[in-house]
Amino acid sequence: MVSKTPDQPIVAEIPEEISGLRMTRQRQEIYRILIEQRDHPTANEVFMRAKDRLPNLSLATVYNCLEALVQHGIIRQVNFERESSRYCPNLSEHGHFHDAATGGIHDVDFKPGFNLADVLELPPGAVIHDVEITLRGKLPSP
Amino acid sequence: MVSKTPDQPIVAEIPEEISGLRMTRQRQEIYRILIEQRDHPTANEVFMRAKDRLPNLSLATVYNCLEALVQHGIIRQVNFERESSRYCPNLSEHGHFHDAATGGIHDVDFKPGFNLADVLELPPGAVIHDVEITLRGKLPSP
DNA sequence: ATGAGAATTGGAATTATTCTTGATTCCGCG
DNA sequence: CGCGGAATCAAGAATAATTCCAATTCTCAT
Repeated sequence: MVSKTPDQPIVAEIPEEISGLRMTRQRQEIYRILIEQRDHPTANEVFMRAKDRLPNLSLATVYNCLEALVQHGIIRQVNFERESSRYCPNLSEHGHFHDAATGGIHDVDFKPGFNLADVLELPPGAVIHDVEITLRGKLPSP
Repeated sequence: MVSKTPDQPIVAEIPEEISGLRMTRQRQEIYRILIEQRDHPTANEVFMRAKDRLPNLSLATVYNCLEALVQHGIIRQVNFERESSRYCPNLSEHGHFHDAATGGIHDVDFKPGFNLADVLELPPGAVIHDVEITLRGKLPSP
């Protein structure tokens, strides 16, 4: 009953094609890097991590691939101040907490039932397409 | 009785010095531009608006002054995606709504009693220093 | 007045990102 | 299998915002 399935379903989450996006070797690899280590790497960090497996990858391609993945809603681009963009495979709506001490970035989920209109004086009639919540602070040291 | 005061008390709100920040001509002018037209201009927009009155102002100085004002808590720097930084004299805690249609940026106040911990699953023990809430969407056209 | 420290200037340097262009790969079809 | 068009990739040049730097100018307290 399980005879046909390989014993390592590693790429289970990496489809060959998503809504018209051709999943090339580079895109797969870059996506894999993002889900493997969910630490919100920059394009350059992704580039460095990918070099092992794709020795003649170019940084421009990393940008192209990340952009393609973002456009197709497979990953999200995260910006903090004017630092380099970072990339995040967590598609659920969430915010980001930047730990001032370590520089680390942590996803912060919204509480169930979260509703913007409950906390903000929105302009009447405004339609919200996108929300970005970023926190900066410190986590307990130990 | 009014003999000694000039007839145009324009700079009423612009102190000569704030908490150790020397309010030079350039800084005053730049601050004035920000409170005069609260449309979140970029450094370059500030630069262009200031040229009338300070013909040999340099863009580097605009950046320096804006930075000084930000450091001293007199204005705030606002970043949206990776666009140029914008500057805002509204010191009360608030978010920003970007109208996709017009490109305009509008301040959005928090509702009274707003509390982050009510809406976000904050990491336990986290101390928040700063919150940034950015919305993108559309306002009713008329 | 004057001298030290701060601010301003203009231009050069930096950095992340995008653009350009030509080469390569992919994919359906004969 | 092999071709043609389309998509993708690579490499380096180009861009844009911001910062840095060195030289001048201001300011203010003495």
